[in-house]
Amino acid sequence: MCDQCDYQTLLSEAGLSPTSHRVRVMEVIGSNTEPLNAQEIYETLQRNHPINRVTVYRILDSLVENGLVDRISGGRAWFFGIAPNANHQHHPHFYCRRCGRMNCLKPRSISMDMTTFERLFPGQIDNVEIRVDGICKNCLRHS
Amino acid sequence: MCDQCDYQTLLSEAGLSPTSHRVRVMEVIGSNTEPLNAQEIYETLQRNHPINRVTVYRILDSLVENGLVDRISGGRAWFFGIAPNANHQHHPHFYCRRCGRMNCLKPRSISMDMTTFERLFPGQIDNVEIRVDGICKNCLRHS
DNA sequence: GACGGATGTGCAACTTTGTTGCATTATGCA
DNA sequence: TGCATAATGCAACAAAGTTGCACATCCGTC
Repeated sequence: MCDQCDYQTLLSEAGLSPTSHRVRVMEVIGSNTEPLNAQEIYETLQRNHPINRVTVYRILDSLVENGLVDRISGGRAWFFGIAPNANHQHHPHFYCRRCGRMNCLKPRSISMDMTTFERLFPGQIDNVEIRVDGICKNCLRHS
Repeated sequence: MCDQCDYQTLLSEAGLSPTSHRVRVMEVIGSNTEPLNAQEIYETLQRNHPINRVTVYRILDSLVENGLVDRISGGRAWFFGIAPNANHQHHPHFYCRRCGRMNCLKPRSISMDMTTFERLFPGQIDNVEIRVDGICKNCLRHS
């Protein structure tokens, strides 16, 4: 997904020391065109460099906490994708309830106006998630 | 939330026999102003009429499957609310990551245009969920 | 009313997903 | 070097949901 992102720098700028585990987690997430869940990230890392499952969860937590990674809901598990930054615009997602895969939609595919809401809402707004649920074209074909 | 809905009729129309358990689950969900998670629904029912936890999950599944109830993501557990029907418009939700409560927002509080997307998207669209995450005004005050 | 299949419910055991506590290792810095 | 802090590993735990199977209840037919 991203050749322009320098994960070491991104980590440092966010105040996280760029350990090899953290950089690799960022790379796995960043080199995928679609968000992955914790299990997929863990297994991908595991193939080349042993890492503990708990460490993956903890790294993901800190990446989300520090705004480097987005935690996206879908199915029973969270998905993780690179958070909006200079190279990545915020965008909606499509979740296929058949194959359980999460797809990124184009940043402006669904237009939305939040200005009034933001002006009137009394709480603190951290994030807005638009998720389309349904059946992807692949699964449609095979049914 | 709903005094106009006749749950027995709704169930029958959806092809589900209106057993007392099913009606009660609908009542609990329908009489709340905010979506509840499975645990809350279970505990509420349990107070007056013994019911098994698994039965609650199975009833919720069939209600969602048959379009009577909406399954809304937030935190680690699903939330359940009355699905859009004659008396209930589809609406976005706000999830407070501090207290873990899900709030319903007004149906038109966030305006959105999906027409182009719907025309061009190759998969099947079942539902669109807009969820705002953040900290609710109550939790803001106590922090 | 008796039978038999289909549907609904209960119970125990299990799975998946994520978390906690604590020990061990690595890192940065005086 | 030595020490404090941060990062990682490991085992055990917890929450949320699922499965398999037994039992119960309903509904139509005889």
